[in-house]
Amino acid sequence: MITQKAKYALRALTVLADADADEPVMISDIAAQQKIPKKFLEQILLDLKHHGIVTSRRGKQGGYLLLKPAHTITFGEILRIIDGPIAPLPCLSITAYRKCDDCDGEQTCEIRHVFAKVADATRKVLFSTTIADAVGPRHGAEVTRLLA
Amino acid sequence: MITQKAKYALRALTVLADADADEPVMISDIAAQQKIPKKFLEQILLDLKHHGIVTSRRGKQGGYLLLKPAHTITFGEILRIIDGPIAPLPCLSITAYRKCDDCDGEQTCEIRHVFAKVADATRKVLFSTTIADAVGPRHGAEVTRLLA
DNA sequence: TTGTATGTCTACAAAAATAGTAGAGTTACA
DNA sequence: TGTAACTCTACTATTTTTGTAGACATACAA
Repeated sequence: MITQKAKYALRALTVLADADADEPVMISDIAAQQKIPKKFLEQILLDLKHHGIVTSRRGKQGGYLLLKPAHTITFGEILRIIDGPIAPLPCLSITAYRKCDDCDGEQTCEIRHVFAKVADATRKVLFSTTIADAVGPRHGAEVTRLLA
Repeated sequence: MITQKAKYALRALTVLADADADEPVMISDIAAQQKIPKKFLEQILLDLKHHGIVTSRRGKQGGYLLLKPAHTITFGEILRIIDGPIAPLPCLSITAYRKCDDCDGEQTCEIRHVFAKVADATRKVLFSTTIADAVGPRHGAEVTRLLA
């Protein structure tokens, strides 16, 4: 299961993707529109900002904006920032590898083999799907692909 | 990430699959062989017993045995028992479906679409791989396939 | 230049999940 | 009848999740 926080992050990004590229969207608006606790969303967006996904303007007329086009932001990227490793085992993580202390010999660990397949399959989906794909039929890569 | 408990369960089952089909294996032996805390393993095996995966004999010469052939026990089946739903969202779970209270309209929820693909991909792997596949090159379905 | 609307940052806290431990009980065999 | 095994329930420490609280910084506008 992904966390509630990750779901909030993805939904918030779709709101930003849906807005005009130069029009900041206020935290309160995103929170209201997606039914996300406002103070919680603040933290999430700040985190995304620190990771270079979004940017913000302060003061009146302030708010958040995407820092790069929606079709270049993948689900996998966001999940890694918010929830941590995609891999089902620490010893299979690309970004946070850690040796399993109980299994000796990664080449021969059959459980690892199986979950390596799982990790590959989920990565394939998560890193080939973008926020643009999630924003509906009127923007982004999905449409591009359909028209191609 | 799968839990430590699930990893213990899978490892314990491979030990049983490796043993003679009529020779009970003691909890202590499994625990020692796989470096699993004994009292924790007791709970895990009991849980698997209650779910019809293994059976046991009490008293001297007692221990645990598989209740069905190793090549009929899938990884997915075990993960469901120990860790709960495979699906990354409650609204995608087959065994524990629960409506997302924030998303209105499952047909139109694009986040759901994406994670439905993830769920399908992981299920495909987890329910096509069995304990026999994990027990090494000398038993079960893997060998059968290689020889075919 | 001051008020107010916005984002920023850190700390705290309640609830749930995880990873065990403890110990009394039950059963089967010798 | 003793003892070696499994059975069951309860408890606990730690970590993660899901927030809340509040002081602070900044930008615009009157």
